[in-house]
Amino acid sequence: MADNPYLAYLKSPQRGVTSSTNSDREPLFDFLSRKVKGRQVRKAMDHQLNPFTKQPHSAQYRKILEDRRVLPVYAQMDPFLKIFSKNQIMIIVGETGSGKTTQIPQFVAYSDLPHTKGKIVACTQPRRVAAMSVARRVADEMDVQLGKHVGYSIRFEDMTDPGTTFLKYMTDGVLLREAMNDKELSRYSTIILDEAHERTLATDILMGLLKDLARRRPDLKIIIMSATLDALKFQSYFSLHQPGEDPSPAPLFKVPGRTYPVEIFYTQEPEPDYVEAAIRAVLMIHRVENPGDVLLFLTGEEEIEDACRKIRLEADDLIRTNPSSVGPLMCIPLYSSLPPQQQQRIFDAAPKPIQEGYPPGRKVVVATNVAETSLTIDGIVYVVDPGFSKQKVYNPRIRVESLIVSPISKASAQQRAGRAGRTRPGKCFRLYTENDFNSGLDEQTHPEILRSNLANTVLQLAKLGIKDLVRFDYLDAPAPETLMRALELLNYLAALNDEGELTPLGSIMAEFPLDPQLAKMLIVSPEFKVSNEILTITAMLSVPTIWVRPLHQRAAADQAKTLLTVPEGDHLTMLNVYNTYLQNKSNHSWAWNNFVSARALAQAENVRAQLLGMMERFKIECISLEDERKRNLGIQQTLVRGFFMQVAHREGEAGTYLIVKDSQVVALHPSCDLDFRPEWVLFNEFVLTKRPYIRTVTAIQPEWLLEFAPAYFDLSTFPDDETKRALQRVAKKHRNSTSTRNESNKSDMRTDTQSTSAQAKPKAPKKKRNKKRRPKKGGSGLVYECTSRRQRDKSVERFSDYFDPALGFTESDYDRSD
DNA sequence: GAGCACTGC
Repeated sequence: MADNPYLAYLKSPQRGVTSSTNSDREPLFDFLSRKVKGRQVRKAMDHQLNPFTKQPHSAQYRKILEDRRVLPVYAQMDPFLKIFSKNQIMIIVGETGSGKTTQIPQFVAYSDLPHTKGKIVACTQPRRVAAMSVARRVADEMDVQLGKHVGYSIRFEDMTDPGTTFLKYMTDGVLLREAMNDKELSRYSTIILDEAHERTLATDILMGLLKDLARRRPDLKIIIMSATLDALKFQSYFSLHQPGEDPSPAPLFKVPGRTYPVEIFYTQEPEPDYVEAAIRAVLMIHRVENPGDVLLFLTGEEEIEDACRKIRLEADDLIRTNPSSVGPLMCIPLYSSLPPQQQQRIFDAAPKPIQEGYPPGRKVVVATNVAETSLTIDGIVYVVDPGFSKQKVYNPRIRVESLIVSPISKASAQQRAGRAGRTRPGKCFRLYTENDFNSGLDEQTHPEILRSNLANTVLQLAKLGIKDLVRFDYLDAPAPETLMRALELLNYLAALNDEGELTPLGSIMAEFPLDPQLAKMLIVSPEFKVSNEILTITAMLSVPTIWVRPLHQRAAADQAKTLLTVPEGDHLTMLNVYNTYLQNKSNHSWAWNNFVSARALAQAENVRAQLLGMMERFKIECISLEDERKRNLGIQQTLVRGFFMQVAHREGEAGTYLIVKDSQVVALHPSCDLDFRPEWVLFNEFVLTKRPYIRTVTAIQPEWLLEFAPAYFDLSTFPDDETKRALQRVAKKHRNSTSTRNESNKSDMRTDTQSTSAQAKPKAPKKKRNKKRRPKKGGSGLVYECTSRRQRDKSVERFSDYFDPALGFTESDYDRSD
């Protein structure tokens, strides 16, 4: 640090003494960290030299600076710097177009002078594209090379230069991951959480961490930036506690937006069929409104494709019956599972008139919620908002996340309407009554933390050193059962011990960017010598579906899939698809010819490489078994090690299944390729659509359940049904043959366990284990599961303080049916 | 015999 010219300068006795020669050479001449005034910043911005590179400013810099000067936030530089100087935490509210995302971090950099302290100013974004594109823009604005002084960091891509980068845009998830290994976030001088109103899981957890960290690190400044006016909530959450005084809310800084007015129209009566009403609204706009493109919000792919078809038909009809009254209409679907090339079509220009002098054409984009936050379409003048979207909900009782079409919030409706006023004044047609808007809609969309399975989050919190997960200072606390379910799962996976503390295994699991079940499975996979294969399967399960099934080629697609299918189950089929893809990599049409998504496979390759790097870091061997039969068996057994809580048993001959321990009746999803119906199956996913289905399914042997997860498969905790009786029969047989089988197993599959799980091996359990469990052979992953009933029940009692009787949550939900 | 709103590590 001694050779840092800025630091030397700040320490020099002449500091602050004005001298024209000094300030000519040094744009930040009289700057005092965090006491900088707007006048000083503006002068530095106008300086001939770039203060960060010492190079003369380019012509492009000056041109961009002119654009920046008209941003609403630019005019507020002085008050912003004043509040920033005086406070550790502040809240900023700025509507779209205020320029807060690009300008505030730069203002902070000029005041904080992170480069003089070897620190970084961080600005988080919920989405990767935003982090990348904003960083690129800001690098241009500051006249520096992207990845040098200004950079970004997202999964798979760290575009920063350690030691040089002092302004870093990043996804909220990346910052959360950094916090796991540096709890003080010591490299940052200021952390800005942008788009906080979106309330992503990562942002919510970060807010809790930062609130706590602010007390321990008085030198850390925190800025929460939000678009909507729920700022009051942030203000009181981050209120300041001075000793002996009442808490005062964190200071609020408001920036006006820069959008055009949007006129709102409501229906007189509620619409019984919103899709039909939406189509009518679009055609009405097309017939009677001035030129300008239309954006219609619907909920999903099927609905969108259907609506597009109908709109096109009707529009063709209109132009055929009266060609001079309306122009041609172009209808474009938009949802995220569309290939990027087709998504690009939303930027196409509206069609030209069919002949000169005839009405101009119009573009209609029919989109999901992607168009609400992620993608901005220029030129939209009319928005049609039926008021619904698909939202994730989590039901902890049945441990299932599902997508439900639900009414949107007021904030969401306002966001949608705003999309009509980006380039000129617009109109928004809401297909619900004004009364419904005022009294029927929630103010804000429920934050993600209230709608998600929190297994992953709880593991991360444990890794972050949060001792009491239930009393963590959440902005919105999740339902107690949701936390219970997460704790329960992590305990069964041996990531948390019975005291709810992180085990060494859990500590490694938390490092992997995977669901806990997948992380567990991957970490123990060398014990079965199939880690190479499990790695591939894990990567394949982490990307969107690889199967492509075009509407008009369904039979061909299904036939192609049959050729890739492995009879034992979908997991092995995925492995086969990946390997076949690698073998045919030189053939660029292979994916297309075989109806699989090249994009998803490339993503899987990427994920696989990242996970392989992490396995190396934790010295988890990547190995295969030669013999195909043994290999497949090993894979199936390893799957059980992670997913023993997701097992179903066939009921009679009808072909339906019962989820073990839950007694939930399910059917195999039609996409499953098990042509025989195995008695016992393990599934990756439970989906609740028209009926309950299990998806991505593999046949297993019931003995494995008793062997690998004895705590979970303690039959005395099971409901009295056919599944229990079947397991009892298996257990009896199992006991009779245990001694001989164990011997052969040891020599067959488990020879190298010591080396692979040396780091993951937890301390030996304190209490005596039940007899039926495997003997305490060193290194066996089984020790992770060796939790006696008594121990588990004790832990449940600890958690039971947080049950809410009003929710009808009973003891039997927690398998305490003694 | 059916579907994947949207992000993120």
